[in-house]
Amino acid sequence: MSRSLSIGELASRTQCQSETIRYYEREGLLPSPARSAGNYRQYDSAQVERLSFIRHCRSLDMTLDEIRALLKFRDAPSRNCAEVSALLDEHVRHVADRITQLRGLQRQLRQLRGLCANPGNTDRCGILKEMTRAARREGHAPPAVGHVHGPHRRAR
Amino acid sequence: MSRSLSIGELASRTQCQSETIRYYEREGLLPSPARSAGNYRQYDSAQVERLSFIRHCRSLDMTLDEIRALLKFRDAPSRNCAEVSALLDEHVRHVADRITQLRGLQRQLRQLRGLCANPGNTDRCGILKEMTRAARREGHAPPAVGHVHGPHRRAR
DNA sequence: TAGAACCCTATAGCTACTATAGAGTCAAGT
DNA sequence: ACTTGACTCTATAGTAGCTATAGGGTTCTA
Repeated sequence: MSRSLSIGELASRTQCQSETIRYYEREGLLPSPARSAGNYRQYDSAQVERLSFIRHCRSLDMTLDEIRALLKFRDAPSRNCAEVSALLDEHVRHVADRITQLRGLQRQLRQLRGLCANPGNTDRCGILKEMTRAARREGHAPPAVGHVHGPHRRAR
Repeated sequence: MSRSLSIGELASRTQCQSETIRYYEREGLLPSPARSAGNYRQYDSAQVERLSFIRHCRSLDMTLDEIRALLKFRDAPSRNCAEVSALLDEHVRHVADRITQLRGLQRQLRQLRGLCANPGNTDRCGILKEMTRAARREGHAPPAVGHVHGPHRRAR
């Protein structure tokens, strides 16, 4: 019999914060664990594995909804796994779309950057000028179409 | 003298919603405009241009903070524009990082997908098996490092 | 028995919006 | 003059996936 783990121990074993674990519990990705006499959460090795699985999926940039779906398949081993493949296929497609989009962006940005080789006053700045001109030209598309995030995220 | 625009007219000219315009105003990207007798916002052509500029920046996936910075340069034409170039350089770097990251992801995902050619029961699913194994192996890195978003976004 | 280190819940914050509720305003038609 | 509909106003809550805080309780060690 292996001793049960506190939330902090589970956290350090899975490289994620206690807060995140409690969040996953609220979100239904992890079951509510047993509690100690002092109301502390007690985890076992099954939960270590489940959380590791979740974190691995997150490291593959899956959404919690996608992960929820995968967990359902894991929890019902007799179901047909074609849907697992389908889910993965779609995720691959999302990622591919995003790459395409970012490459286009990159091209535009580098072009824009090329307009300022010798920095002077902002009133003669080629970059600002061109952005203003481009803005006037366009009926600019919305920032990012569909199911795809921008390139910014704060550090953790 | 050109007639002033209502928020709805500004919205349709710039391809963005009235709500978004009010949001930009709250965020200090757009100045509080004049008001009519009935307390309606009244915009002029300078605001059309300013908002177009903002939307163009957003279509280049800049954050509102980055845009705020650019607007400050636009508003102070005598300042040196080296910082504009620097800002753009950093943005280009963010995008490049994100592309690299997504390519790695794509490789992993396709590999995983290859494990299920003939779908059967989930208890023999090569994908789920491998994800479980991989999760056990790793001290999985956090979902996305630094300043970078995942590939998912809901449609507008 | 004190203090440090952990745990608990509840709540607010982050980005860049979007969507609602509930009220007021305006122009056109009758 | 009055109604109808389209517009506008403010304020508030919701989205994803956490992170951070406040204000308490618990457990371990000295």
